[in-house]
Amino acid sequence: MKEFNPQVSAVEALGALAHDTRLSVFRMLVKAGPEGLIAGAIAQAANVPPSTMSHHLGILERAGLVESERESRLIHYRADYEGMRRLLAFLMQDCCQGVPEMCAELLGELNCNA
Amino acid sequence: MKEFNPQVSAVEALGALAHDTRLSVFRMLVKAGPEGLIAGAIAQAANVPPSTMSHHLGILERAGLVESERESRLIHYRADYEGMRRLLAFLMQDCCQGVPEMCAELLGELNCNA
DNA sequence: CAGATCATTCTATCATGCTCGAAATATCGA
DNA sequence: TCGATATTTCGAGCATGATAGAATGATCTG
Repeated sequence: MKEFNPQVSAVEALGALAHDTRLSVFRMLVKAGPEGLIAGAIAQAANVPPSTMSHHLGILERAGLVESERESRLIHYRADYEGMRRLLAFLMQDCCQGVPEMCAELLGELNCNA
Repeated sequence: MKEFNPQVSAVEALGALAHDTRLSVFRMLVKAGPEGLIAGAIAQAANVPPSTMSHHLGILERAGLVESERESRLIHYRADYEGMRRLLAFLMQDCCQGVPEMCAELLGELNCNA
C-alpha cells in the first residue's frame, strides 16, 4: 500500500526538475500548452538521443509533472498543470504558515503580466 | 567570469530542495522567520550528525536559498526569501509566457489563507 | 593560555543518477 | 505479412551525490 506523503512527492518533483535537460523540456511543454509536443520532436529540440529523452520524460511523468498520450505511432507529452500546482502549493504552504507578510509579498510579485 | 544564467541557478536551487533532509530544513527555516535557527539545533531537529547537516546547509546556501550569520560561537541560518522568490518567479515565468489562463488559475489557488 | 563548545572541512565509502547504443515493443502502410 | 517509423526498455560504463567519523578552525570562559 502506497501512502501519500506530500513531502516525498515534492522531493520527487523537485528532483525531476533539477536537471538542465528536464527543466528545459518542462518549460517547453508549459509553453506548448494543452496540445503538447511529440516525443521525437522534444528529443530533437533538446539535442539528445531518443533513448535518453525517453528516460527523462519518464522521470517527469512519474513525478506527476507531465502526462503522455499515444496517438497512433506518436506519443504526445504535455505539462501536468495540476502536478505543478501541487508542488507550488506545497512550497508556498510553508511560507503561509510561517511568515504570512513575506508570503504575501512574495505572491504579489508573481503576477502574470500577460 | 561567472555568468548569470537563470536556468542554471534554478537547477541548482531545485537540486538543493530535492532532498528530504534539505527540504525539511528549508521549510523549518521558512517557518522560523527572520530570526532563523542555530546550526546545531537544526541538525538535532533533523536527527543527522553535525557534519552531514553542515554539508546540506552549505548546498542550500550556495543555491541562494538560505543565509548564515555568525553570532559568537553560534551560526544562525535563515531562509533567503529573495532566492525563493527568484526560483518561483522563474518557474511561473514559463507559465505566464505560455498559457496565461492556466497561469492565472494556478496563481489564484495559491492565496495565503493567513 | 587551557579547556570546552560549536561548527566546518577533510576523507573515504557507499549509493544513486546520467548517458546512450542495442534490442525490444507498438503501430502504420503497402 | 513485411518493412519502416516512433518510442521505450535494457544494460553497461561513467560521474555525481550522500553519509558520517576524524581532524581542524573559531570563539568563549575561567
